[in-house]
This record gives sequence, C-alpha cells and structure tokens, in this order.
Amino acid sequence: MPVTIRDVARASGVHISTVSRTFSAPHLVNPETRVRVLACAEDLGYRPNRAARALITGRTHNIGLIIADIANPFFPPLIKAAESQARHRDYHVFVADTNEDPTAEEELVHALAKQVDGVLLCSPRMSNSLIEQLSREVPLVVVNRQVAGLPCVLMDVGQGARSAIEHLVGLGHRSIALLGGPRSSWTNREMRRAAGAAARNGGVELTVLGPNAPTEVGGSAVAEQVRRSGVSAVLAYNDLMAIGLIEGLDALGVRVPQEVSVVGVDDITLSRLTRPKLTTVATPTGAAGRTAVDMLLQQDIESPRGARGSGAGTALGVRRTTAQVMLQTDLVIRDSTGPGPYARPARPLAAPRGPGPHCPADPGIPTAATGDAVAS
Amino acid sequence: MPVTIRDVARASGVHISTVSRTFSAPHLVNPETRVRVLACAEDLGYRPNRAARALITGRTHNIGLIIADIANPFFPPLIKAAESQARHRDYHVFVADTNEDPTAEEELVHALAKQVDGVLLCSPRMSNSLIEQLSREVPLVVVNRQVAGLPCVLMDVGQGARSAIEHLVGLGHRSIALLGGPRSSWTNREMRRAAGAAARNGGVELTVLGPNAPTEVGGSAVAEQVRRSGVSAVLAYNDLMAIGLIEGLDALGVRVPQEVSVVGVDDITLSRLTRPKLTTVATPTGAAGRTAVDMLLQQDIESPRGARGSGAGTALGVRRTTAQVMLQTDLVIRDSTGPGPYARPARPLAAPRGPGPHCPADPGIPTAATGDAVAS
DNA sequence: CGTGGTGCTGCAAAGGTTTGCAATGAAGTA
DNA sequence: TACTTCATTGCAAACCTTTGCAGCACCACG
Repeated sequence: MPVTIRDVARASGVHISTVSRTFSAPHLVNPETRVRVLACAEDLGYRPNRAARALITGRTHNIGLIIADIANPFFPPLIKAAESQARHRDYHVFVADTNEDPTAEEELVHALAKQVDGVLLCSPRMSNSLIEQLSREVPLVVVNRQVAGLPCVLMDVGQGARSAIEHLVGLGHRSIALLGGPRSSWTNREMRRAAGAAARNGGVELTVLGPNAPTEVGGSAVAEQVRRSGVSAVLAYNDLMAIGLIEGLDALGVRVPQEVSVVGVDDITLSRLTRPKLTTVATPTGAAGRTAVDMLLQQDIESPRGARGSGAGTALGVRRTTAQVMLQTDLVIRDSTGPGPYARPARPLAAPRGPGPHCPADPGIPTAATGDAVAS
Repeated sequence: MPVTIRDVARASGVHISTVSRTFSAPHLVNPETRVRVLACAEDLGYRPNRAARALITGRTHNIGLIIADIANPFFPPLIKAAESQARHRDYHVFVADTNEDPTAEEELVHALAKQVDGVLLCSPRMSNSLIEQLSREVPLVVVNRQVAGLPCVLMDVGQGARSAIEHLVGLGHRSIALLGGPRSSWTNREMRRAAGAAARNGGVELTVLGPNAPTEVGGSAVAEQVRRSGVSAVLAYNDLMAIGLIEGLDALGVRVPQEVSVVGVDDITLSRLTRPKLTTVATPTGAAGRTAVDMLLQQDIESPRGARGSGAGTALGVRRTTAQVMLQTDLVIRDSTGPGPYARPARPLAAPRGPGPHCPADPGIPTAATGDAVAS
C-alpha cells in the first residue's frame, strides 16, 4: 500500500535509479525527466523511505537527545536551541526522557543508536565507563559531564558556586549549607568541590545536605533539616530545589531572605516569577545546546559510518574531535538573598567588576548588595 | 566496523538465520546452539540493527510524539505518562517540538513517518484537512483536537470553562474577560464557546481578548488591555498566561485577587508555587498521554503495515478505531480569585456538591469561598 | 522396513533505497 | 571520418534483517 520508488519509476517510465537520483542528486538527471518524475511522485504522494535510505547510506539525518528529566525547566531551552541548530543543518532531533534513571539511559542509547547519526547525552546519570562503551556504538557528545576522549560541553558551575558563596559571605553569612543534587551528577560534584574551596577560602562553615532529588519536592523535603542545621544561607543544586526549599521554609514559618538566604542554579524562567524572586547562577543552556549539536555534527561528518565505497584510508582517519568546551555562568542577584547574622556595615561595593555578578536594577525589595553602608 | 548478524553467524558457526531466530524466536533454536550464539553475540557486542529490522517487519517499536511547545509545563506530564505507558508495551517514544509552528509539524510527521509505528499529535496547530491527509501516511492519534475519522483524546475544557465562569459569577463578578490562546487551537475554540454560553446563562458580560501567545509574556502583554477593559475577572487560556497576567497586573499596581480575579487552565505544578496560588481548571494530562498511547497501539496492532506474508483478508480489515475519548476536567480553587464588585453577602455555601469544584483547605489567604458571611 | 512426525537448521527472497560502473547516444574535435 | 568527451540513464550489488519453505536426522509406531 505505501508507495515506493518503484511505483514512481513505473509511472514515469524510467528506472528506479533515476527516480532515486531525482531526489538525492538532481543535477545528474535531465531537467525534463526530472520534472516528469517529480510530477509522478507528487501525484502518487511518494515519500522516500528514510529507514531504507539510512540502511544503505548509514546516515539518518536525525540526532538523538537524551534528557534526564524533561519536566525540569532547565532543559527545554537547551532542547529548543539544539533543535533550531539541527534544523539549520537539515537534521531532526528526537528527544527521549529517562526520568533520571541510568538504566533507561542505556536502553535509550541502544534504541536510538541505529536510528540517529549521533546522540547528545545531557546531564547523564550513568557511569563514565558505560558512556565510553556506548560511544563505540554511536557518536556521542556529552553535556554536563566530563568524559575522557569524548567531546563535552560543560557549564562552569564551579565558578558559579564560587561566586554564590562569595556573594553570601560578602553579605555576612558564616554558616552556609549546600543542598546536594543527584550523587551521580557531575554538576553536583563540581559544585561541592568549588563551594567547599570557596567556603574554606572565606573562612566560613559549609554543611553539605544531600543527595536530594533535584526537584521542588526534593527541596521542600529538606526544609526542616535546613532549619535544624542553623545555617543562615543555602546554595541549592538547582532552582527547582531552591524554590521548593523556600516553599518548605515558608510552611515552617521561616522567612526568606530575612532569616535564611537562598541561592539557586540555572536561572529558569520560573525563578523570576516566584516571590521572592530567586538569586541564582545563570547557566547558558541555549549555548550549550547549540554547541553540542555543532560538535556532534562536526565529528559526524568526518566519519560517515558504515558507508561502503569510502575509498582507501578513511578507516584509519577516524580521528575524533575530543574538544571540551567550558561555558561561563553568571550570578544573578535578586531578592532571595539578604544580609546575614554577621553582616557588618560594609564598605560601599566597587562598581560591578568586569563580567562578574550581574545585579539588575530592581525596584522591588532592596537586596543587601544594593543597599549602601559605612565602611567597617 | 559495526558488528552485524553475519559476524555472529561466522563466529558461532551457524547460518545467519539461526542467529536471527536466537533473538526473535528463541524457542525455535536448540538450547545449546542458543547459548553458543548468545555468547558470541555478547562477545562481539552485537546489537540487532533496528533500521534493517524495521525495513522488513514494518514495525519499529517506536512511537512519535509531536508537541507544540516543550517549554510549556503542561506537556511534560503528558510526555512522561506516554513514555511510561509505551515502555510497558515495549515501545520507545521520540518527542519532537514544533515551536507552535504548523509547518514544522507537518515536516516532523514526514520525518517520523517511516521511523515510528504511529504518531501522537498533541494540540496540533495545523488544519484538520492536513491532519487527515497525513493520517494516510502514518497512524495518527490526536490529542486536544477533534478530527473526524481519527482517534482523538479530548480534555473537556468546555466543562472547565463553564465551571470557571460559574465560579466567578458566584463570587459576584459581572464583567469578565476571556484571554484567548492560539487561533488554531481546538481548546481555544471550545473555551470561547463554553465560556460564552456560561456567561449568557449567568447574565454577565464576557469580553474576548486575543488571540495571544500561550506563554507568560503573552499573558503579561495583555495586562494593560485588561486593566483598560475594566473587567473584574479574567479566565486565561492557560496557567502560563494567567501567571504572566498576574505579573503584568502587579507591575501596573493592580492587585490579584483584590482588584481582579484570575483563573487559569491546566493546573501545572507552577500554579501552586506562585503568589497568589492560582485558581485553575485542572486537566488530566497524564491520563491523556496514557490513553493516547493505548489507542495508538491498539489501532496499530490490528494493521501491521507493509508486512508481506500477512495472510489473506487483512487488507480488507483495516477497520480503524475512531473512538473519541473525552476526559473530565476539574476546577481547583486557590487564591487568585476573590469576591467581585457585585459580591453580595452570600448565603453560607453548601458542602462541596459531589465531584464538582474542589476547594482545598488552605491556611493561607482566605478565598471568598472559604470566608463565611451573612445571608442576603 | 516404511511412514509420519518432530526438532532443528539452512536457503534464499524480500524490504526500499543508493551508487559504482557500464552502456548509450549526441556533440565536439582533429 | 574517427576519436574523445560529456550528459543521461540503466544495471545490479549492497545495506541487515526476517521468515516461508525445504532439507535433514532422528525417533516411534505399525
């Protein structure tokens, strides 16, 4: 019932190879023949069978995008950027959600392997060794994880965490909690490392609470624990947790930022809509999506896998690009952070130094950073 | 380089067909042979090529999910439910985002057509006739759109809009605005129809504002217009617009719900986290995803497309299930709606009547519905 | 011993497309 | 005229898998 290349060939009185060329190499066929074939194809409603085409060319013109949790607002901007970038290059993107489940991740890579030309692994939860192994099955680009020998796109959450801690220390907080995220998250490890260093550096105490589910409920679930710990400020693994935590604290009668300051990570749209508006480390998700697609396609074009007449020597030249890109993050100060118990009348802050913390002029509740005071 | 069935056959000293059967019909092969083949396959890291398998069986064990806007929090629960349901049936789901663009929709259906066994079209923006045409190319199930001859999953937003209007009328609002969504949205038309009828019924005035982009910015963009229109209550196309509107009104110094009441639709997670918490019409998104997958697989199993030895008579029996399922919606009253200018001291409300509007006992800002007053 | 059945395996076609090579014919060149 | 070049088209192999059919060995039964 589905109309194939053969039907078109019969209808237009040419060989199937001519029909094939009409679609995949039009310059090789006589203009008159071409229009005739195209007319017949149009007439019959012919569409090339992409599976069959993929089978012989080894290229599907699809790329797979594996996402830990599609419901996390962190990801949609990344997905959209990847899609638009891919579309420019005449590729389609298939997204798959793993529900933070490493098993599902592996399974989906296998499922996608032969139906896409490459896979973007976003914030994977599986082990590095498994990733390396899977990369032998299909070209991989990893986002938010460092894997030796594979192209990676990283967001500098270390720098972000440091800025956040420094911001809190500057506000007079001496006892800070870090709400950890999933144990297997690279971002999580980076944050712990950098936040720990920054805390030592600033001479303040850092309590790590976690791991936790990187969601609102994960955040609100630790509210009680945060209160008991007696810290005056919290850096959360992501905005969702930060927002959940604020909710949870609110329910406990603890006010943010008056009693506890909270900083998130990601700068999801939502963080501008809650009350108080969230101070957070903005991550360049769009750029990450675009970059990842570029790296994948670049590596992919070099080695058209499985094609036959690939001439001599290419078998050797499977030189993979193993570039690692690190993208900047940016602290955005809003209303969820305020002066801590050890806030001293601070010297007036210098003008924003270079590309550092960004402080939007907000007419709402003044943050400590905007309030001026006498030097100590 | 990639290892094929032939390599496994060679390594284990059997014919490729035996290898094939080891995977797709294990009971047909001698247990001893089977373990040997499996061992070799494991050894070599063999994975059946799904494209090739699909080419001959006509079944990919994938289903496509086309979504208007993945960044709209309305969709993720639907996606997740569809995925989990599909996974139970040993199917994988590929999600594609169209950015509310009908052209992208069509293109993606074509791209997916031969790589999936069926497509779920969620809140499509293209025309009914185009949908019908595409349905000849690949089995389709439509969500949030009524298309004759195709299986559809609908959410009863008409009922929802009616409840919302009645709720507002009951609170003493006489002049209500409806913030329309995308023109080509079935949901949008249904809401206008039902809200219009309910308004006439209640003897109140209904102003339709729109169409608008179904996002926060779409909502905040009409804030000024809402204020000028002088209405005391607004029913928005979805929660995102409602939240955007509340923000926009806030920026204009108009307080919600004191001066204007706002009702959304969808009950996204976010609607519980904003201040004020949003009164909204909850839609059963998870159920919709599950149902749609079920309907697709059911229709799909009946007609294994393109297989060869399909015996006699099946060509006739392509009887498609054209069931249409309508799912209930549910008004959830929170804090964004309050008494209107014509609120009369209401008689004490009767206990929640049956499965109607749901009013959670909320210790926060009392809504009009929970505040008691003297009878008129 | 012949017949029938059963359990396992191999053979080869089929699915829809791409593509190197060869064939054809026409046009251009010497 | 003979030879080359070029544009156009056809031929057939190849991609990897599934599956109906046939072959084989073996056993049991009569």
